[in-house]
Amino acid sequence: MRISTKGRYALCVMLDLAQNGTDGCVALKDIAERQNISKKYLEQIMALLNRQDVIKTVRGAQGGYKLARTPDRYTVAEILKLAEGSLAPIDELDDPSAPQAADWQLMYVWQGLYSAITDYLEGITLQDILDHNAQGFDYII
Amino acid sequence: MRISTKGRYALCVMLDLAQNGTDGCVALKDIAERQNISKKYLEQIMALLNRQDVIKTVRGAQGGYKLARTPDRYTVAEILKLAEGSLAPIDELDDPSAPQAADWQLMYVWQGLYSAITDYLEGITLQDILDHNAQGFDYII
DNA sequence: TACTATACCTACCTTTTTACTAGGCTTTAT
DNA sequence: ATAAAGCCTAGTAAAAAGGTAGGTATAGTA
Repeated sequence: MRISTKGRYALCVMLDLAQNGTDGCVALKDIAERQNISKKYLEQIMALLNRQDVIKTVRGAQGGYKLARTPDRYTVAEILKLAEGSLAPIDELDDPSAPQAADWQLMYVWQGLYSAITDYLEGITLQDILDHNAQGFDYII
Repeated sequence: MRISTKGRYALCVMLDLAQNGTDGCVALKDIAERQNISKKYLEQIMALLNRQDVIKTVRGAQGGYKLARTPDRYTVAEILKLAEGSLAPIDELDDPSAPQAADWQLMYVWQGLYSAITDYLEGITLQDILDHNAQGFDYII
């Protein structure tokens, strides 16, 4: 039940764009350095996000990325789903054509879990995260 | 964010024991056939469950497994956590000693997600699943 | 007592996924 | 013209997933 690093990085990048891209665009190099993530790996994640309409790019020197919408119009669910491919806890919820005997009696549990996850993640926008962090809560664990 | 087959099988086995182990014990061979799961693989999962106090075994001929408690005293969360090792969506929630820069600002999202997942799964017992299926709801998707 | 059915244990193995790295091509501001 | 950016495709090492194989230990039954 782990979120992959791809999903975590995607969300992290989007948040970085929300914070640092208010005027103009942000170079991937800077994001990679700020967040301590491999730039080359990030490139692939950007390509993923780019294929949908979530970010805009500016090519050439002084180019970079920026958000396609305001931060309040992205949910965490949308971004994670894009990066991860799916948020469903079991295959059958995405691909009903391949039922497994072992899951038969448990489908309602999996469906409920799926709802619990998506309901929560759809309830949080990038703006919510910005606001939350602005309030000075430190989540040092 | 997928539940592994190990987790799905573990829950499935526990449910099978709840249904078929009311009098005496249940042989793994029968469970494997009923649920269409490799018996050899199930052996390993039973060993996992056995190390905690969740099932009892009867060795020798006519032996098998039975639940250690009544079905209403198992939550889905407990079983899945045992099989999967953890239900946390990111490593840091289990191992706070290895913080990643990229997750810093997102910890509250991950903690909330973790809570959403465990709250849901702790709210469902094996008995709840039995009752639900007894009501004749078919979850054919 | 022998036989058989069961659980238990350890090792190995194949495939898939993850998380990158490498290197070149394209675009554009200066 | 040059340099700084993004774009694209391929390769790859390590880990995890999902098993298989084969033997040992235990106990009920004939």
